Amino acid sequence: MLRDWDINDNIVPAISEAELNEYQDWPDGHCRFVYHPNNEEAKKHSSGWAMRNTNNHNVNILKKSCLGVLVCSAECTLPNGSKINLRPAICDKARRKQQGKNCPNRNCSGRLDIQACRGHCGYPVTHFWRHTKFGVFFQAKGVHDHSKPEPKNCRETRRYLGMGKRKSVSLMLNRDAALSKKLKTLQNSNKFEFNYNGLSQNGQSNMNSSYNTTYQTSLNCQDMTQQYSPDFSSNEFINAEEIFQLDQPIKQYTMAQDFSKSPSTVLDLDRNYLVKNESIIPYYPEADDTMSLTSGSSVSFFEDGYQYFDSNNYMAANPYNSTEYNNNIFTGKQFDNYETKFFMNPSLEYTSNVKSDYLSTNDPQINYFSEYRIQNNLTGNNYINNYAEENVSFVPQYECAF
DNA sequence: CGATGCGGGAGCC
DNA sequence: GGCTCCCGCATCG
Ligand SMILES: [Zn+2]
Ligand SMILES: [Zn+2]
Repeated sequence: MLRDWDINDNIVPAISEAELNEYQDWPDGHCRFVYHPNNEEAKKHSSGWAMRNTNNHNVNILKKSCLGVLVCSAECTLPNGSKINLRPAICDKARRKQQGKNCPNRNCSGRLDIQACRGHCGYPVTHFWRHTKFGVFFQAKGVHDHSKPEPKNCRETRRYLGMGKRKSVSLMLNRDAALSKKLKTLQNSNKFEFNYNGLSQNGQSNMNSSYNTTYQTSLNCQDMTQQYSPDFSSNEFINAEEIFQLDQPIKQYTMAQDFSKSPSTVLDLDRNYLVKNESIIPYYPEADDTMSLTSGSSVSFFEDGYQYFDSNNYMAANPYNSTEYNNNIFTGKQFDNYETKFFMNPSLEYTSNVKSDYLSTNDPQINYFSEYRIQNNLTGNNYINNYAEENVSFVPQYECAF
């Protein structure tokens, strides 16, 4: 039996080990718990609900308020009968970027919209956290009046890799003739530079500051195959040029403008390959773009019915979609699991889980691996701050055979 | 890049 | 004073 206490008491009671509660992912309603002082979730003050820090001017008690859930403005229903309920970003800027995006349901033309939480007398539900040597005290006030957002997941790897924004280089070949020319140069020389002077823009943002920015981007490609695949022994080696080939098989893929499906993993059934594109190109702001300079649009191949599912990237990025694909609602295929380790960067290792419908007990084998170094320099003044910006991305691209 | 925590400050009752 | 919300800053992964 829990002793009586309130988070605002001058002294909260001592709690014995036996009185500690199991960590609760989705506390709802007015409730209190005391978690073990070593519980990782409790120490991080995390919750299934999207809670953001709010200033209560009390250093001893951390207060958080609910951000609600991202829903579709058209209130569409997915093929599996569920509704769109994405997780609002905690960061204000990132959340503003989410709003108005296309609904991730490819059959829907709606936009993403924040459904605010008014579960506590018209205000968002609040969580309070307080640490003592006996435990982590938690108290919630209010009943959420909205559905649960997607749970947070391990985006750390993707963020670290700078994969939050990307376009597939292969896809770019389809839609941007100018860039594809540049990339064709790449396959011959393995190194080149190009300027985006043609994309420099003058404009007036609605932040009432003029900007004039030029972009200069360099792109270097280094074949890392030997380095990353010491057991390289495939008899079906596909070289880099084939990935950039314009006429086939890339042409069969269509583009989905969908930020939530950014990593692209494509099965080419004809060639029996899994082609995984993790390429990023820098983002060039439009004249009417009032968002961050470094925000980016993303595209995906997930439109052709031959999708593969990569849990390390795709599911982690969007559990809702991964469930959709995992249940084979669109593909009707039975997936097997493979687990393969890739070195994405000399300083970083992560495991990529691949599901395929091939009945193979072998791990996918790396046929080709290259790493792109994309350097983007902005000079002049942009419309947010007057500063020059330089950023560098390392982008892996690899291909597997089963 | 975004998640998270901190704290000053404005506005409201 | 108490509370909410907004904003910028710093840290971390
Ligand atoms: Zn929709
Ligand atoms: Zn809520």
